[in-house]
Amino acid sequence: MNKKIYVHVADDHKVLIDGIIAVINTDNDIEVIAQSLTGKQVVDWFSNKKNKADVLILDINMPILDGFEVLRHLRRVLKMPKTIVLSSYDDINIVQEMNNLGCRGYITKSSAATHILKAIKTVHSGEKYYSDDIQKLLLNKMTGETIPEGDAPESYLFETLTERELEILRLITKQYSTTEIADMLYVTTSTVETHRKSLLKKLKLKNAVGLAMYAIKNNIV
Amino acid sequence: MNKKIYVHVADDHKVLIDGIIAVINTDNDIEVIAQSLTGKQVVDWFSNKKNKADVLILDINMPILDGFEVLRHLRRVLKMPKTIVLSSYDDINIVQEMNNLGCRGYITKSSAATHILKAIKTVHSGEKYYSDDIQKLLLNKMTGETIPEGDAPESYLFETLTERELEILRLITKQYSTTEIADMLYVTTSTVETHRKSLLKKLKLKNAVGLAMYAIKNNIV
DNA sequence: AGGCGCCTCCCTGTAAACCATGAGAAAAAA
DNA sequence: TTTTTTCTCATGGTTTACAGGGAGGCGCCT
Repeated sequence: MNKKIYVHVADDHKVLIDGIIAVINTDNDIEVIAQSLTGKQVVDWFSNKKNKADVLILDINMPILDGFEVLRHLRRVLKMPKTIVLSSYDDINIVQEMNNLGCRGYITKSSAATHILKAIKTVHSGEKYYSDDIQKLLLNKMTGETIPEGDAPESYLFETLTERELEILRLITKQYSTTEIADMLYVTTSTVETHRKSLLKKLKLKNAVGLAMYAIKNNIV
Repeated sequence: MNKKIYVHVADDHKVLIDGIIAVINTDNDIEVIAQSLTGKQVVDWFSNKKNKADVLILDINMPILDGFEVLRHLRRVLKMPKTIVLSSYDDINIVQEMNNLGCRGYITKSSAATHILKAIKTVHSGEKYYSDDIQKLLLNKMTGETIPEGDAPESYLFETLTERELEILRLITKQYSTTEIADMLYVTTSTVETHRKSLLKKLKLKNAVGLAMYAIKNNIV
């Protein structure tokens, strides 16, 4: 007798969540025990030790905290659930970034919904799962057929930014205030200010507007 | 004995389509008889006179032909199915545009999936259906109250900016402070602040960072 | 002549950004 | 294991941004 696989679904589109639940309900081995409409909800839910999920299905585009930041936080502070990223992007860089952040699977929204069931079971068993289109991307990357396209000759200063600084930079470009960012990342405003200051100093910029311009020009957002 | 309501679902995300089908399958009065991943598929399907659907559920963001163009084409050349727009935008202008193009309902992807069932039955009976958040938007439009937060800067607002506002917007993106801008333009800081305020208000942005992002995305800088 | 949009300027207040500095703890690198 | 980086937090102060009013002058249009 197998134990059920418990799943947490996070996406800012309720319609999609409901749809996924309906699909999952057709499978007796899996059960959705929680859902979130924002990244913050995800983090908060997992922060409560009473809550446990085997697998997290995570959208990238979410308000308050996006998928990247959710993973960073889960990984940093909490035990990571086995995570499947469900995204509309089929961008190799995003896939790799999410991979580095510890996700176990990646499927695009253009996949058939039944793939979700397979993905859940696969990552739950410990393996990784990537949908067909993503696998193609990975193959192309391997075989060297890389088309750099998107990435501009990034300014040299870019690399000197730490992960945390990048994270805060992204939130700044979303027009969040220091207080809001502090709340999201569960740190004090002092900390956020410190990071902001090093950003300004490192990049020799004058204010948050400069940070926003820099972020756009370097494809950070 | 009621006849079933036959539905055509169009969205570029297969996952979402599958989810909607799963939800619709819980209702015995409705059946999905076709689906499309692009706008062109929708038009092609309806072009074939053997194909008939009572209701079309239509996403706006689709490759090849988007939702707008689909409606324009269906209305011009073919008999219109009763159409429900399913979009992630909660923008009043888009709602009205779609309305003008003859759609009968509009629900956002943040609605619960069960609303789709209700929407289908409602528009099929001849009435119109709008999800709660859209109804709020319509109300606010009526009463003149501007919508708070939420929506991204839409490009059509661009033209409503005056020359002076554009000038100041450009200077803001160059990281100049209010005082500096005032000195450059030989006006007082109060004036610059006033312009800045109307920029924020007009574009529904939160702060100077938002202005910078807007400016870049709209090629003002 | 009156209405309208734009530009100008001011007030009051709160919130946030920015500046300088120091410093402990954890994580990564040597 | 030591060293260095990164992340964390704090104090205390100055400046600027943002919110929400009001208000006068000017040109344009009907």
